[in-house]
Amino acid sequence: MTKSIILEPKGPYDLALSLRAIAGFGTETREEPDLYRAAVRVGGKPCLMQVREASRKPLRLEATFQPAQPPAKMRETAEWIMHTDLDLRRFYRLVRERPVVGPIAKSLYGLKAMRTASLFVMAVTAITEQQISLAAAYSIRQRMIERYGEPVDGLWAFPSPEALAALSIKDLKDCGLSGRKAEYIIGLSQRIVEGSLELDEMKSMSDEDARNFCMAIRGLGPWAADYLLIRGLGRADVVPAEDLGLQKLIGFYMGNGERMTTPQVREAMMPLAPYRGLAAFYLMVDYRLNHR
DNA sequence: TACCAGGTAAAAA
DNA sequence: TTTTTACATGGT
Repeated sequence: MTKSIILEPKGPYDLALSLRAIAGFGTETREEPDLYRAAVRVGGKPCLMQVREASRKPLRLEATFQPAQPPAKMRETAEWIMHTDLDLRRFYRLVRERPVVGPIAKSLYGLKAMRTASLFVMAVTAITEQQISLAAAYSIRQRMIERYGEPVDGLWAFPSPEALAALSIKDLKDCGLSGRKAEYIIGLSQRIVEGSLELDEMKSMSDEDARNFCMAIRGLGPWAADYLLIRGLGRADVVPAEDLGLQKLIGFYMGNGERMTTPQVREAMMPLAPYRGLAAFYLMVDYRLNHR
């Protein structure tokens, strides 16, 4: 069985830039200058996915899976993660004449955000990141991953819903989570395992419906819903306006430098519809690369 | 040492 | 119905 497939992304896509932009973000991924490596699950089984540029003009990406998976599964997984269906040209046309975002979009030409392999990963990640600093959340999550995930060639496949559903509150508290968050994560995992919740249903929903779907899940509020929509689903128009980091970011680029309120963020991003979330991502990357 | 950090659900008023 | 509270670790 062949273990590689070729992807043909729509429009511009600078893989090296996109890797640089997210360097140091996650644990299930590792970034080298020209190679994206991620521990993903295909059909529940952990495997290593590696993506590199196969050709320019026309741009083609090669995705390799170890162990090899059915071609249709490899394609579906890689296209989802790499966001090949997103055509940046329409976004660039929209922001070309706009102050701040226009020049930044031009300087980051070809930048895309990778998605997480599964919405479950993103949902659990969002729960861990509630209220406490990203650094604290990272170390808590890392303990959880190394205890209950699976090693994949130097990376860690995120714990499966089955693995987390079987844990006790104490198991997760011992990783550093609050009792409340432990309940959220175990409850979410159990619903997925027993089949009463299918997060992938959101893939075919409107932004609004998907947001409501999220918020109906115990442990996911408005912030987590928006966070999951933009980062997990890759919805280009979604802005987590409740997000502390984003409030500071938008205040820096489009305000007086002070942190904005939630309504202020919403208002400031309004002209960038239907690419508000993508625009915010470009600002975040510009900040990470040029102002830190 | 405090205090804040990319929130949320449940209790109390 | 609206307001207040408890919560975990890491950085400064």
